[in-house]
Amino acid sequence: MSDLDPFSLNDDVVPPSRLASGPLPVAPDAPWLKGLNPEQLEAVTSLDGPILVLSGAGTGKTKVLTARLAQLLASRRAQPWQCLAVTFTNRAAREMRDRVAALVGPPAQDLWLGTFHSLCLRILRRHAALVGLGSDFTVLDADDQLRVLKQVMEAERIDPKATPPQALMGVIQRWKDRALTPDKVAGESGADLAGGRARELYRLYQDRLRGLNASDFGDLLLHTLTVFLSDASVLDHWQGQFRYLLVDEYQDTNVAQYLWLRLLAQKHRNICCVGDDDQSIYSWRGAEVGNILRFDKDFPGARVVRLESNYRSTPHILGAASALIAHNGGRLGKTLRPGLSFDPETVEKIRTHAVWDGEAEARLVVEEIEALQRKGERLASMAILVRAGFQTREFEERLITTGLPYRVVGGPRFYERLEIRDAMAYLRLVASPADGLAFERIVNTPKRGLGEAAVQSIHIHARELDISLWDAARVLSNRTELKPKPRQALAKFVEDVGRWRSLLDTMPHAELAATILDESGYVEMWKADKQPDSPGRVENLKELVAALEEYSSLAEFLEHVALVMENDEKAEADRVVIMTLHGAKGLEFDSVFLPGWEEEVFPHARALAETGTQGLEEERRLAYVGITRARKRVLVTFAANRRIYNQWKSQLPSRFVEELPEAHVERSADRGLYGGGGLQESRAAWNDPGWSGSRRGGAAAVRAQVPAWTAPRPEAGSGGFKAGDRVFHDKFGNGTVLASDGGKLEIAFDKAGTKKVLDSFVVAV
DNA sequence: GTGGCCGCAGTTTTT
DNA sequence: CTGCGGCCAC
Repeated sequence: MSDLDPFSLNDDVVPPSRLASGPLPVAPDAPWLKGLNPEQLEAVTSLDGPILVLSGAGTGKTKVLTARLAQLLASRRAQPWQCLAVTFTNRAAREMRDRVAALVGPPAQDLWLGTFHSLCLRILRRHAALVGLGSDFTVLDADDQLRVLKQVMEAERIDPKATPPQALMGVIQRWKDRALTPDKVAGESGADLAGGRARELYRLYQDRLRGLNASDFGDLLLHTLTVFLSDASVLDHWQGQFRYLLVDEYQDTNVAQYLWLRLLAQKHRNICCVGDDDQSIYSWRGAEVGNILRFDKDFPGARVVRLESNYRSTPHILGAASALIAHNGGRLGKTLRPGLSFDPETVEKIRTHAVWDGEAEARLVVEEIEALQRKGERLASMAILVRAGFQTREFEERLITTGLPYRVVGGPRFYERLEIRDAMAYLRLVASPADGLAFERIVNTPKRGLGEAAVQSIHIHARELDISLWDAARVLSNRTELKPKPRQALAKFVEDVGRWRSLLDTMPHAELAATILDESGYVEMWKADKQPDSPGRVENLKELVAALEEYSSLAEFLEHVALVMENDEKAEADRVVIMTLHGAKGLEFDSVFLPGWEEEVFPHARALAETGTQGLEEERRLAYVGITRARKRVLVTFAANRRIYNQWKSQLPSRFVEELPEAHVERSADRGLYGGGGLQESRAAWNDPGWSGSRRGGAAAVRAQVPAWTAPRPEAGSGGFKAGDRVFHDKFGNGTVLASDGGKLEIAFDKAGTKKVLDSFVVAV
């Protein structure tokens, strides 16, 4: 290989003198530079110094990221292992590595490329002692975290009703997101929990984790930061190693991640952050849009590149999305420009459509899907994007009755399922006897007569002798403290686990796992269970055993699973996709259906109630994300009535519907809704059997003559109803007002009983 | 120790 | 209305 071959990086280390003499030029016709627009090219080739790439939806972000890494490696500015590339999900990391490998080959394998958490884990393993952990510490998932916290709370006699463990856990996690160790927590929000003992409990929780030689996800970052800040030589080492940093989805970073990046970038100052403030939708889990907004303050003189050419969507989709997001304040400001050309004859405006209720909405959407399918569109090119998980139900039902295949993305992940977590606990206990959490989880699962009393005394012995629960169990099984029955059960359990452990080195690990699940009676337990989902669980356990075959050892498997808890979705058949708007970020579809655009559903009532304008703007960004997923067409729907927790509620259209600009939108409504307004129309609608009947015949959905929004919209609070007034409601008929609270009325309906409804949906009789 | 009943809450999610 | 968690009674 020639000395100039950029792909020989693996074989020869470039001597420092070489690096000092300047990077090698990269041929301008390198394959990854082909077809880039000027802004993309700038983002790819401006390798030195800080740079912020503001990359709007559909502007080729992934292409730029991978090309930049390829460019970096080819320029020989740094060895692969001197380049750090950070993503948020394992999926994104894998995709990036695959794409870089396709461009430059084997060197891609040596990049420090991964999620914040996986990279931190890798670093922290080397310095674990500095934070009081063994290098073999385990990473707890959410379930274990909560269990540990509950134990701490119980020991401290905190009333779990007054202070729900979940709430405290959330507060602790937000503290960790902000890099607050227990000693740094002061008057932070949430500190008043548990009678003001939240901080103390946080400290105890941390102590307990250390005692278990474990860390939670937040600790991976927090501990790494602590290491960096407490040992200058360690920090110096990593700062020196990482000459080039690349960060994806920068708008989603939290304070801890931000500090981590800033520390690591300090020496070489070659940091490239890619993100889009308009797609920041994770502030509720600690992400700080502020990180992206202040980039140029942290790195003075930073280059800023805007990617605004959109290669995904039609001009109407871009126009609608842009106008919507323009309602937000404090943006860095980007304008998406169509980068593709479209035939003005066939390009569709985005559509909004009002329906009577959720059922009609599902019917409409599924009819549209069928119509598209008849036109030759693939089901997999269509997505129904909902605000919250419960909204999927009505669409699933309709799709099932219609016989269209679909896939709901984002159910419980494989490794989070109960049966998988139990099975994992067995494996963990066999692999590492000291794993107390695993022990507790399965010591009496399946039931073997070891209840709380038995477990309690194991705990006590463990604490007194300062040994693990497992060792305590072994001791107790030979003594007389326990009653005969539990003692026998425990002896059997101890013997079983001991036997499995003895097989660790001889039996293939997948086979061993199968043996454990069989001999423990765990599989049998589910087989005997007559819940409808039990057979599925047995299937999952088989899958787990199969998954084990992919790894060279049990230990390797367990290590891997802690961080990479993913859905391994099966082969993609041609199915309609249903998922949440959050889940859809980063994906794209030809046709996107956006149902439930109603006040209180979307924007979600809680988002507004909890964080006001901020919450509203995040909801609006979510709407923006939803619209910009579409390549060709968007249908926004909203219902006048919706059953929520089995209570019928009158719904107002989402304010986002109105924020869509006329120029790019075509509005329609089922007959009588919003179209004509007024009492007569409403009554006619109520009596019209067409409501619940099929609207088949395609456009039999009678389009309102007037754009819906030119009709006077009933204004909340304008009714001026008072107790005793007689009113009429579309759905519930006549009734008497019992009470009035702002725009909300409590009404005793003659036939439908007492309901709370918005006054805009009743009229005086 | 286990099974049943009552009471309450009920977005978004990755690691 | 449903599901989960906690408490109480066998």
